[in-house]
Amino acid sequence: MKLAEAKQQFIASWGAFGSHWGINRTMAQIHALLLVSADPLSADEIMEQLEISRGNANMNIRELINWGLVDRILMQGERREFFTADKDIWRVAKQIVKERKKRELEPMIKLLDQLTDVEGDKKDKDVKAFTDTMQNIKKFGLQADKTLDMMIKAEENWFLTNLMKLFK
Amino acid sequence: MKLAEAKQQFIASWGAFGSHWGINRTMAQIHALLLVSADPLSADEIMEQLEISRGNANMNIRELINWGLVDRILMQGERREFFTADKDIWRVAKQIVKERKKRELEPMIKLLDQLTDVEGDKKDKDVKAFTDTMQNIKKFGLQADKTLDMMIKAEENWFLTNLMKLFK
DNA sequence: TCTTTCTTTCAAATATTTTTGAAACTTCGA
DNA sequence: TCGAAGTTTCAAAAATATTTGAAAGAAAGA
Repeated sequence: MKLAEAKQQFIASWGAFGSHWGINRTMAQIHALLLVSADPLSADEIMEQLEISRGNANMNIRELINWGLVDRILMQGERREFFTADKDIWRVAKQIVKERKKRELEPMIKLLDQLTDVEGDKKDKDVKAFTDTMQNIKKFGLQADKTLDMMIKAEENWFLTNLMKLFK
Repeated sequence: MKLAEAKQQFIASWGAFGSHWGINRTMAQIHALLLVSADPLSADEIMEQLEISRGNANMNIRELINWGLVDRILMQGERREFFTADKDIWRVAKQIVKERKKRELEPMIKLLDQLTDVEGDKKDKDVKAFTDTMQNIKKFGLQADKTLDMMIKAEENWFLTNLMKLFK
């Protein structure tokens, strides 16, 4: 397979993949493009390669920077900004976990806290079904939260090597 | 807080939460409703409580059944079908991981396999950037695949207890 | 077989999300 | 301060995804 074709296919697939994960297609495609580019790219190069508008490129690049997945690079002698993505997938995964934990898991746990005690007879089966489920989810959420924290802190090899040993 | 109000809030939040995870809002809301209902519900009860159409209810219930998150129940003396959700969140999480692994991670790994060798000079920096990234992602994907397999097989306490010990 | 009750389907309508592109804004050197 | 080069914004348009509801289909009892 030719390089250009392989790149195209990777970008398209990464885009589709991302869209199942709450990340929009263009954002995932820009990320994919930067992942497979040897050098940093300018906004114009990104626009051209993905055939997207300036506004769209700008918006999604900014969002990728917010997520900590892309960095702005200033090249000497260049007025324009260039962009680059961290190529280390383990760091990328940790970064995504960190952000989603903050944006989704933590608010959910906070909500469950508020919902765990409802008025009414604790023996009523409807009250019981509700509070049981809330406690169950909260317990699970707290465990997940801790586990992810540790994953974020862990070093790549140390984490994986030990996890593998544990499960062999 | 009153039970009805708490239920409403949980359903709304679970729906919003789900939509960040590639699950549509209604599907997540039906799941939430079944999670907090003491008894199985009929399609009509679901339609009424969530104020959605018959077609919408039917489609999303079917999808939840496909995902293995909801079961069809036949009640004696009742012509209609009833539906119930597994209340054990650990099992729910395992089920979701299992499905998404099959639907998303495995096809991605298969694709990366095809993309790892491209024609051209291995020393060319563009070729190198591409193949390095592909190998990196594939390696990560395979490790994630194994880890998730083990999680799926693991028993709740055993898994978490050991993971906690490992990280202390 | 016929009727009733319940379930499924799917084309059209609605709602939501994403994208465009032109105008406003910013930065920087002359 | 001005103008050129680049960046950001955002309302309107386009693309996608979801929902509706009516019609068709299935199952079961009379």
